[in-house]
Amino acid sequence: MSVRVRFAPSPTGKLHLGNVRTAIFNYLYSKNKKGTFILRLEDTDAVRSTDESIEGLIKDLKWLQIEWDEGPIIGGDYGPYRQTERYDIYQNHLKKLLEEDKAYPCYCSSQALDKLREEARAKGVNFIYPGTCRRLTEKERKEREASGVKPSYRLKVSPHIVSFKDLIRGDVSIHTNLFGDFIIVRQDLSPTYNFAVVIDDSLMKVTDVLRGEDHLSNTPKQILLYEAFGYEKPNFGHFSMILGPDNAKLSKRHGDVSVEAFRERGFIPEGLFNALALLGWSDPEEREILKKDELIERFSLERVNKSAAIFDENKFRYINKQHILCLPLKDFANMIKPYFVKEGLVNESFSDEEEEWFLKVAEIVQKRISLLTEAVEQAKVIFEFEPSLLNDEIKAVLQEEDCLKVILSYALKAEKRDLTTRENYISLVNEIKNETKIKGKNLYHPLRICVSSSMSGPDLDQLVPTIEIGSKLNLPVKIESTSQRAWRYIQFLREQGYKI
RNA sequence: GGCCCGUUCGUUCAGCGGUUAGGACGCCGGCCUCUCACGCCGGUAACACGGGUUCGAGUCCCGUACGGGCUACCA
Repeated sequence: MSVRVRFAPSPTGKLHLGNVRTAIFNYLYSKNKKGTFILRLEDTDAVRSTDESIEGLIKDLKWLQIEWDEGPIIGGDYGPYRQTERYDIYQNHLKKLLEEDKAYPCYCSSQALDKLREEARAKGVNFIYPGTCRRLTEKERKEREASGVKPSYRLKVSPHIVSFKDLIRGDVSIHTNLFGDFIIVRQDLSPTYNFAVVIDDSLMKVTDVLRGEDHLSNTPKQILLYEAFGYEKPNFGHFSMILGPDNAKLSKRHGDVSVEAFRERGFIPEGLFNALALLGWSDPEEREILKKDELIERFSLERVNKSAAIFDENKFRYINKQHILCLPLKDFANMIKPYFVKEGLVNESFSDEEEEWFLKVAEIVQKRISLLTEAVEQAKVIFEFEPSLLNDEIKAVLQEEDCLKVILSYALKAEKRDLTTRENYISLVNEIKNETKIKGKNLYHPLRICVSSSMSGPDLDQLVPTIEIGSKLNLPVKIESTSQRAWRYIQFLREQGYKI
């Protein structure tokens, strides 16, 4: 039989790393098995569910390229895929259980229940519903009904141990005394989580229920429900939690851990997807940088780890960097462009020349960043030049006797040259080298300083032509050519009392 | 409190009865180089503890400790 899995988030906020990792595992598992990946919205919590969350959720999944085969927007044969649109189905199921005497109405007020709960806690024992309404006679039931009390509905649960084989954790056994007769339908006739999940998973023919460990103790309740309905049980598998640095379940307390936040921080979909997949799963050959198709091909539940994992920022950045490196230059350029537009450094729409030039900028930046948001910072040297930024390192270079000679020579020669190609730049440097007999660090350090006012940055033979081409373009912020920069540097040095 | 699950370098993932306990990130050192970065080479560092089982245990069993999850008319 073909595998069918689902990702069933409740749209009560932003999609966060823990949830999306569950989505990724489900997705990888289903695609590996050539099965079906279903998206279902568990929006029965009327108070907390919002349309905004649904939109965000869909946007995030699409961004990560986790596409669903059945679900909202695209539909499918087992819809609807929003629980709030399935209430009649739940009502029918409740009716059936009532008729078969497997469930019963409970008229106890929540206040009374709260009191019992408190008492149980005071005595240090686990609270379970005492079954008051289970033993009501038909007459008593009628009386309560007549008095206008709206009941909730509970499942009849007998005391016994429920066991199941978890796909990830192996044999798990839990005693039903842990929860007793639990509520399946609320007073307002809305289904509770466990009730709706079982009905939906059955009707949607889900074969494997794969979710977070926080649902492990719900599983016996759900098994009881499958048995009550006479439905075939799916396989269950529970992934370990993702923890924050303090060892607690990853949450808002650890900063914004939403997918949206990671997107805004400059992660690319391939990188985040890969990093998340590696949190709790490992490749048989211990490869770490994997594309989506490779992950699909290599994924298996056998290699999913049982123990919780602490989210590690460093590793995520590293993996993201590797994927940035894999990006075709054109795609990468398109990804970083918005950041430059936002800073007012380039125009929103490019001329052909600008386009070609920006590709060079992108090339310089690509191997120097881990996050897209770092692109502008790394390219700053192309756009800005500030002679007055003297640090100790630069001052030390300026003390060298030959330094000023190199700078002056460059300024003189550069203003008459076309330095828009690497070849032209190199031949000019060679000229300086031959005429002044200065070479190595003594040559390159002054050159770097007078064109970039910095001691570090991209290779000069790449940087200088890019600056030169940029200086000839009609950009929002005019780029100063390297000869202008050199002259301005000389000017500055003279003001500082250097003899040049 | 009760129940369930987990525990290998700082972090992450290998290991599925016999290994010098391996890879990756981070960190440190070196090489490359005009600097930084990239890349390459090397180093650092772990089987929570105590009992068993076994010729032999990180690997199997039982305790203890620690961590996490659940304990709702939330999902």
